[in-house]
Amino acid sequence: MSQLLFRTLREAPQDAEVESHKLLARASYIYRLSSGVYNYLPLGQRVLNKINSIIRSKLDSVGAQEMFMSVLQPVDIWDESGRSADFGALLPAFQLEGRSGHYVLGPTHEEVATRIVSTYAKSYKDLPVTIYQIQTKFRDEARPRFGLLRTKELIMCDAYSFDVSKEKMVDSYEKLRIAYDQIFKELDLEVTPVEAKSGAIGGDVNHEYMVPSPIGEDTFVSCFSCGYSANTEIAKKRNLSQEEIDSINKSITERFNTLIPEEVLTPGDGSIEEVAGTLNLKDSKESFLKTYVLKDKEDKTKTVFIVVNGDRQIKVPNELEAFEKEDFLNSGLIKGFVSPYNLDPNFNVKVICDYEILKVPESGYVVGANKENYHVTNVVPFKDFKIDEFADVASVQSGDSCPKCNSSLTLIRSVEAAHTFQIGLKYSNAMKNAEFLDSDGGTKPYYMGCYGIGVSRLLAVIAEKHHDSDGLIWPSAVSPFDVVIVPLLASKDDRVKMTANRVYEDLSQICDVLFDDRELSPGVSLADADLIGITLRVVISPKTLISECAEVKDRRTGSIELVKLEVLAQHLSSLLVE
RNA sequence: CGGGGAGUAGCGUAGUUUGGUUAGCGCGCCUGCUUUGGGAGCAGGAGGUCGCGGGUUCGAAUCCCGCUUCCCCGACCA
Repeated sequence: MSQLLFRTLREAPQDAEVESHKLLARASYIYRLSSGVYNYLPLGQRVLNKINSIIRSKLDSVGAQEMFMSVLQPVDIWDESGRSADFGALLPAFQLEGRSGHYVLGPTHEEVATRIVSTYAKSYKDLPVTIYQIQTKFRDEARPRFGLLRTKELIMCDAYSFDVSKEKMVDSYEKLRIAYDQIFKELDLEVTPVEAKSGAIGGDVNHEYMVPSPIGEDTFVSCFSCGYSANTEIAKKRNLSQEEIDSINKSITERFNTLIPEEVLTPGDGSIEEVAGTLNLKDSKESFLKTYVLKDKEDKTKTVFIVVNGDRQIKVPNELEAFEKEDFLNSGLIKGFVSPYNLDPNFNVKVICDYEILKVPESGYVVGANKENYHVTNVVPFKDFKIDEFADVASVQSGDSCPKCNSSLTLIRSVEAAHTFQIGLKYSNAMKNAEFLDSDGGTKPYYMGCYGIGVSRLLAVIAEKHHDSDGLIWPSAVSPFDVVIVPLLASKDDRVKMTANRVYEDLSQICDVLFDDRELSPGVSLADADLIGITLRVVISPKTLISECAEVKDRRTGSIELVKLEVLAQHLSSLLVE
């Protein structure tokens, strides 16, 4: 330990905000070189190695083959797959000085993997094949966050499966799912696979592996009764049938027939925040209706309003895109004050409303007046404006109804630890030669799957889940060492010194041992051991030697017991397999 | 990219409003002695272009201008 490159800090560096970051920095696991760029010190590297070996053994066990792809990638292959545009600024291409080619630092490796497999697996007899690697990825994140949680450089394990058909692709996906479950189980992390957005990777079916945590950047909905779970970005709510809508229509029209809409002065930019402030309704944003103005991507003259409650986000349907400044000018709509109320009847627009707006508040809704600096209160759907269509266009909130079983949904904040995709043909169709000869002699494209685990992020997630006020508490599977030996008063007591040395030699035969040979005062040694968080701590001191014992502390439970030296090794082994 | 905050020794900080000795303190580090089961005591010591550049001034950590880095909120985020 006197030779280990580390130094514990009593105080966390000022730039560390979340607990995992503070502890990993205080205990010398990681070193920040610049924003979003971390270096792994010897202790951190040991944990990474443990995580990696778990991942390797589980992926190998389902037949995946490890390889190592290049960080440097020619931008051509990104043009070939058509993803240069999808990634945009996250993928900054550059030129090497004095050379002509353009390169990127790989943020992910679908293109490279496809290129390689399409070179070597040309026959259906070569399939299925799944390759993976553990490697550093580069992404120019606009805002790195929370220590290791969101970084510009990250270590990732990415796997790619290639199959002859959609069915086989699903089989491969299943296999990897099983491997993933085992990996997270061994890492002592409770993950929930949730339906998610496939984003720039592509494909249809995909799952994020979520670890619930208050520092998470994602939120997913979960139904405790049927198990439905999905990222809020794509989570569905229960849709109402036409009969239900009709009956609600009837009842609200009756219920609110005396309510008269009233124009109110709301100067400003028309944002919900501001208008709610003016009308003193800050705590009831749900009594506003927000109208988003969109146009059809194909036919840009088609205008669509999407209306949702003021406290919800909109889910933009794929075929639509937002109005821009000049669209507002051309249409005569006033940004910030648009609504379906009091529209020019000749104005051609399709009004799509979210189902949730049918839960009309007592005094109706506040909506834009289609007039600068004015809103309208007491507005009731159906009665006061026409609706062309209902759809699930608003974000989900806690308490909404489950789309599968109708019970109540719960929102859970979480960290995305892994993401798997059934990509299908996206890359094999786009890229040259990404095909094989089938048994019938025909040429077919590969059905692909893609699977990523954020390894460096896991370091933070595990630390976040496993710590107490004294420091880190590593699950034994990833602890940088299995055991730390802390001799107390060794400088004064030769017997302690000799015994500790002997115990160190003995234990080294059966597990990874860290030996605190620093001869510091007892408080420091003990506090450091707790902070670093090695699963088991063995203290040898004059006191314990009186009874020929060592003191064993299990950092996970906090339990402390005296164990006879002659059975120490055996005792520790049994604790480690737990 | 928009908004907010911050850069003083390895880490944490005082001093900046109101310019004025040699920039102070705690932790850590080095030497020596004493101590020793939960971050020891005494004595001595090393370590700073006060983020960078310019300006104002007899004099700048402190005032002014520009730049830069880092953190937080948001936008974005395979």
